[in-house]
Amino acid sequence: MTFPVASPALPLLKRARAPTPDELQGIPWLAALQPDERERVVDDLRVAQVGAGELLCRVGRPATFWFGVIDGLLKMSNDTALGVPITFTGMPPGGWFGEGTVLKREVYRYNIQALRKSLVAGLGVETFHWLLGHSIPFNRFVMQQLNERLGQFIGAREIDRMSDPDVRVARSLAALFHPTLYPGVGSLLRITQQELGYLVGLSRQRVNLALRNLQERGCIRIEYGGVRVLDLQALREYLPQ
DNA sequence: TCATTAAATTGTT
DNA sequence: AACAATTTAATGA
Repeated sequence: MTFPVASPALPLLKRARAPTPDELQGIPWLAALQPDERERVVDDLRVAQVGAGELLCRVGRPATFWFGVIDGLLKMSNDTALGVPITFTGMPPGGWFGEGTVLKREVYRYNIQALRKSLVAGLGVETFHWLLGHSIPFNRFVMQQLNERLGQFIGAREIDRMSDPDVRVARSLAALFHPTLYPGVGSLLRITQQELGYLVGLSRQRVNLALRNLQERGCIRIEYGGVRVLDLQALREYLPQ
């Protein structure tokens, strides 16, 4: 399948609604807030569904939201406005992103595209800044987030340079199972082999082979429409035989 | 709730 | 890229 054509950038406001209690439950940093802070945030939070191929934010657009993935899978591509240098990162449930640009009230530096139909939450820039000024735990969360993601991007560049497909799949998967960055993933990541191939830059067939190799080694278990991690450490350190 | 059908995903060549 | 096999989702009685 060819990837769906991107629709022109998206107003997340459209078709947005208030988050359900269940969805709030899955937002990791909410629990760290004081009741009054929490109230204001919940009031401002909006969730919206984005279709496969839709762009959430585009390089150069002014940052208006801090985004989080409730459900689904996004692709974050870090290409310069001029073009080539690319790194891809998957954005599974539980991931929040855009803080770097929202912090400085700049423009987005990434393209964020939905790999499949996804549920996304957005917190307005103003509220984001208000929180930074009021909650120390929130500041900690954001700092840790920035730090971890930096590590992710450095790792992603290394993955790009590696030639062995099995290793690339293993490392990319390990990154998606990052417990701090993507707490919503748990031990079962909902991702099709097609989507994984699109992220890693391999054909679906090759991904299928790689996954079965990884399963053979006891790192993962292949499930319909997803992958379950059995041994995250082994996945990180996977080497071809 | 169950049976049937369509759609999505996987396994294989 | 194509095809068959398998699994899930949707439909309607």
